[in-house]
Amino acid sequence: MSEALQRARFAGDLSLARDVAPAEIYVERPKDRQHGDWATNAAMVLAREARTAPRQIAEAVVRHLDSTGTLVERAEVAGPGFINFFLKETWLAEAVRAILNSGPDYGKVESGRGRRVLVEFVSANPTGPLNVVSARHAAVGDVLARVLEWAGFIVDREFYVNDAGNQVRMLGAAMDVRVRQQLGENAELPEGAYPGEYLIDIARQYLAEHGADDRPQAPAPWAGEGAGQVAPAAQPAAGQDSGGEDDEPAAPSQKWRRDPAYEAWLERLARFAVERIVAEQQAVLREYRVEFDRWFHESEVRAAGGPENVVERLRHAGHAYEADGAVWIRSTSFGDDKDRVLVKRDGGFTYIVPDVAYHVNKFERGYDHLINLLGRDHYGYHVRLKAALAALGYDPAALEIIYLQMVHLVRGGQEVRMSKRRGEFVAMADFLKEVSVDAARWFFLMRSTDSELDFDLDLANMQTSDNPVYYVQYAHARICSIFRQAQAAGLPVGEALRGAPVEKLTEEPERELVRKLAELPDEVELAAERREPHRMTRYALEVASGFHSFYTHCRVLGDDEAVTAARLALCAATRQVLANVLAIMGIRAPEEM
RNA sequence: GCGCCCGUAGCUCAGUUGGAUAGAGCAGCUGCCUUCUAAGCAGCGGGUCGCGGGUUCGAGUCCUGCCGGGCGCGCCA
Repeated sequence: MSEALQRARFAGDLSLARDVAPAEIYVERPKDRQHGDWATNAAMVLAREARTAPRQIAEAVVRHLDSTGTLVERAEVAGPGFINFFLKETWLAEAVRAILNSGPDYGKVESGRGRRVLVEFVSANPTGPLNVVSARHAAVGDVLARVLEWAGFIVDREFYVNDAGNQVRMLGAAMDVRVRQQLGENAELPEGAYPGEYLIDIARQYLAEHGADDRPQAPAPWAGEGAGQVAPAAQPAAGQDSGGEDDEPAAPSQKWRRDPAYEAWLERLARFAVERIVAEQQAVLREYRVEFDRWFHESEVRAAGGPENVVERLRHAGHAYEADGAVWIRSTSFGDDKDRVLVKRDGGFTYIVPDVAYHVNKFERGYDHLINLLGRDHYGYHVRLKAALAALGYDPAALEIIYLQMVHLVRGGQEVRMSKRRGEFVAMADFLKEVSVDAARWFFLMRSTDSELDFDLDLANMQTSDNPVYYVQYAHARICSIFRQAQAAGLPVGEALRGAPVEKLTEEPERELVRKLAELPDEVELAAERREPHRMTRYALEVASGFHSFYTHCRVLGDDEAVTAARLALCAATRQVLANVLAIMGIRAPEEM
C-alpha cells in the first residue's frame, strides 16, 4: 500500500520538479487521526529546490495525483504543506483478511533479503554460573535474533566460551584448592583465584569420578618460596562476560613458578570445571528459552593455530612490529588511538589475538554480517577489534557491536547490590526461581539497549494488575475465552471466519484496533533495521490496549449474526497478532489465566 | 584529562532518524461489573524535554558550550 502511495506521489511530482533524491522525503502515519492515514512531507522538502512555497507544491501534487486502483480515497493539503492521504474504508477489511490468511506468518517481511547474520551474545566466562546481567543479554540477543529472522535474515545464535588462557588456569588453581580441602588438607585460595562456593561441588564431583591419584605431590606453585618464572598478571576479570562483576579479586602479587606436572594437573581440573559450568549455563539458558546454534570454544580456535595465524598474517601485511620485547599491531593506522600488544613479553597472546582469530573464523563461515552484544564495561573494545580485522583485509563495517547498559535489581524500592565479594551475587538460576521466564524476558526487553535498566522484582512478580506482561497475556486469554463460548454456541470459528463480513467493523474502537494490527509488519521491519527489540514490548502493549478497549465497548457475541461474525474475525486477527508478537519475544500466549 | 552513553510528568521510561497540540505505565483523584475473564474500561490532575546559544518553514530530536549521572581508556580477560 505504501508502495502505491509512493508511485502515486512520484507520478504527481514528475510534472513539477525534476529528479529529487527522495532520501528526505517520507511517508508516515500521522499521530493525529485528523491528519489522515498517511502523510508525506514531500512538498516541504522540495520547496527550497523548486523555489516555490510548500503549500503551492503540495496543491499541485494533489491535483496530479492519480489514485485510481489504489486504496487512497482522497488527499488533502494541510498545515505548512503536509499532504495527508485518507484511505478508502475497504482497506480495514482487507487488513483483517490479510492477517487471517497469513496466520502465524503475519508480520514477516523480506527486508533482510536472506542475508546471513551471526548474533553472538552472553558469551559469559566459563568460570562461574551466569548472573542476572546475562539474563538481560540473553533476552535481548535472542529476541534481536528472532526479530531479524522475522525480517527475512538468516540468523545463527552463538555463544563464545573463553575456555583458554590465564583465567582458565586460575580456575584450575581454585579447583586445586577445593580438591585439597575436600581431602582434608589445609589449603588457601591463591590471590586472584575464584572464590565461588560452586567450585566446592565441582571439586567433589571430580574426586568422585577421577579420584586424586594423579595429583602431583609438589606443593602448589603459588605457595612455594623458590618462585622461578614471573607469572603473568592474573586477574581473572570479566572477559567477554556481560559485565556487572565489579568486585573481582585483585591480581596476585607473588611469583608463580611453572611446574609442568602441576600445570597439567591444573589443566585437567580446569577442563573438568569448565565442562560442568558450561553445562550448567546451557541448562539455565534452555530454561530461559534461549537456544544457541553453536557454543564456540576459544580452545577450538587455539587448537587450530588461529592466534599464530593472525599474528603471522599481520606481520606479513606489514601491520605488526616488535618493540620492548613484545609484538604490536599498528592499529593506529586503522583508527585506534594507540597501538596494541599482540604477543606479550612472556610469549603469551593478549586477549585480542584469539578473539580476532575467532572473528576471522566467523567471516570464513560465510556470514554477511556479524552482531556482537557486549556489556557497557567493554566499551571501546570494538575499535581495537575492527582495526585488527581491517588490517587483515576484512570489512570492519560488517561487524556491529551493540553495547548493553547496566542492570539494577530493585526490591522493596531498594537497589539490590550485585557483588560477588559481598556475597550478594545474584545467579541467574536463583533469579529465575523468583521471577517467571515470561516476566523476566519482558522486563529485560522493555528498555532500549542503551538505557540502564531497573528490574523491579516486586512488580515482575505481581500476578495481578500493574504488570505489563499479564496485561498483554490477559488480552490473549480473553480472546481464547470468547472463542470457547462461541464454539459452544455453534458460531463460526477458525477457517470459517475467513469469509466473515469484516466490512461490518465500523465502530471507532474496532477501526482503531485494526489499524494497530496492520502495523505489525512495519514494526518488525523497524525493530530489525534499528536493532531495537524493545519496540516489540511497546507494540504488544498497544495491541492489548486496543483490544481491551474494543472489548468493553463492543459486545462480540451479540444478536446480529453478521456483526458477531465480523467481530469474531477481528478477535481471531487480534489473537494472531498477539500470538505472533509474543512468539517473537519468546513469551507464552496463555489460553486462560 | 580524552572518548562514548544518558538527562523528558512525583517515579520508571517511550518518542517512527527534523514534523502538526510531547505520550504510556505506576502513584493520586472520579466513575463503570444482571450478559463474552474488572488481571479490564472511561475520565481528571500532573511538563521551562538538565541549562544557555546556534542551524530552519519547523528542534525533545541536529551543531556548540556548560551542569549532573554512568561507562571505557592495561603486555587483564
